[in-house]
Amino acid sequence: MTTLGMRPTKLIYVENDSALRRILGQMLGQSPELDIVGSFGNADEALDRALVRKADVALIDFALDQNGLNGVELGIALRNINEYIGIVIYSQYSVTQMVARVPKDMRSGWSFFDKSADMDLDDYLAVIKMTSAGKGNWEEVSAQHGENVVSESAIYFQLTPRQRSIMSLSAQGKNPQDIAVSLDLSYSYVRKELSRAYAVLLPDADQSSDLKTTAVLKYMELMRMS
Amino acid sequence: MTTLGMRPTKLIYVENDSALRRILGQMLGQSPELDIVGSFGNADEALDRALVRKADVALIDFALDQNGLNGVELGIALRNINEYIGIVIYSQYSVTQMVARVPKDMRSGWSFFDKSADMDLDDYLAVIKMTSAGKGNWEEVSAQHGENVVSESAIYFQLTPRQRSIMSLSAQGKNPQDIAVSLDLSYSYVRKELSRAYAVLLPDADQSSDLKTTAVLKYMELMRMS
DNA sequence: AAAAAAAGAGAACAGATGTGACAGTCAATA
DNA sequence: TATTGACTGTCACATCTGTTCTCTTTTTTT
Repeated sequence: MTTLGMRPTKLIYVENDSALRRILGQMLGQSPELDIVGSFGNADEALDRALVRKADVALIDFALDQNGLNGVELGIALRNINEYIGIVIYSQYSVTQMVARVPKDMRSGWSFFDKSADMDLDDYLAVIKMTSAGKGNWEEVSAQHGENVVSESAIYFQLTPRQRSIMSLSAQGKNPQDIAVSLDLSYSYVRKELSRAYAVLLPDADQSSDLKTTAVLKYMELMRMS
Repeated sequence: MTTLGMRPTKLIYVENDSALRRILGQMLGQSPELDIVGSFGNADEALDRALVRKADVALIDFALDQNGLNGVELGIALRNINEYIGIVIYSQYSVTQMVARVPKDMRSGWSFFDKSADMDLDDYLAVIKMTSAGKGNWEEVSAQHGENVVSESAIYFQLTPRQRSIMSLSAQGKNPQDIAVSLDLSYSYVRKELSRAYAVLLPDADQSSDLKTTAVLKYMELMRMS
């Protein structure tokens, strides 16, 4: 039941799990309404300016490479290249927390949903089509946010991007001096950001715990690194 | 082909992975030559003095509960209860390193083998029977030890039991003060032992790394905690 | 354009950490 | 028997951390 006379929606797909990328990519590609113009495993590859400018919508996994951009950050970067591109983010994390990370002037044409939610292929297609037409589900998701208990995974989104890169290096066993050099920041600033990150990761730490180790373990748990 | 007139060998089996314990336990139990008189998930349960005194041999997984005895330590404890009991240790770790941990006056009647080695049920039975008869494979395993490159997992055995308990608590995010209280040691001694453990775990750490975090990560890797 | 909010730097301070020097204990060994 | 070697333990010192305060510079919002 193809819609004659309508050109297919041009989709860029970014997912770092290669198995899922192949399977879901294949399924989406079968739809005559979609034309997958790019399929990538990380943010850097996806930032192909020419390609991004002619795409209608991007479907992005939130959890991309540890040390690169996350899905929301990539979405923002894509928007800066093509201000009309629709952005669909899906994730294992609770999605309600991500919404706040999108700049206010950029929020239309964004959609979010949980990987775990039981969506079938038609639902994927519907969300993609709607978003490419500029109709995101931002308002709905944001509305759910209201009275929600702040979930564990929300902690991740309370960390600023800076804090995340600093924690990431810290979780690799680098000391603050080295982190400062790596990120071209001052030593004192790194220590202060670490301190703030600890406060976010461990809102109710007791005195008997070693802040640094506990925070690194918590961060790794959030990252599912281990 | 049962051997009439010979009583079955009385086996105590200690394995903390309950799935493996059930399966292997079942298979071993089918042999008429074996009588499984006890099957336990941790060291504490296995230390039943009456039972240990009437057993002929114990089959023990090296990696038991994090905070309790390991397999070799449990074997030693069993021997102190019953000086004739045979001890068979199996492990995912390279087994050659464990041998040195058995006190010299206690080394006959000990056998060691890798879980990964492709042994079939008859091999298990043979090792168990030999060991219960006082003939361990200690000498053979020890001989392999000679020119061996010291493997990664060997690092674990270079840590003293004290250092292991201290590192275990440290890897749970406890600070030195708290560890000192938990183990009833002085604060300064705990810090000294941490320092010595770092030297073992990270023989060639550079200055740009955070010793504590790196050591904890290494220890967790050795423990397969994650 | 003004106001408000982040991002970043620096200094300072109490407390925690890592390590070298040194000494005691205890079992194995020559 | 004396000696070695592996653990266990203490102390002192230099360095590192976690925080708080203050100030400057960008960004964002109004």
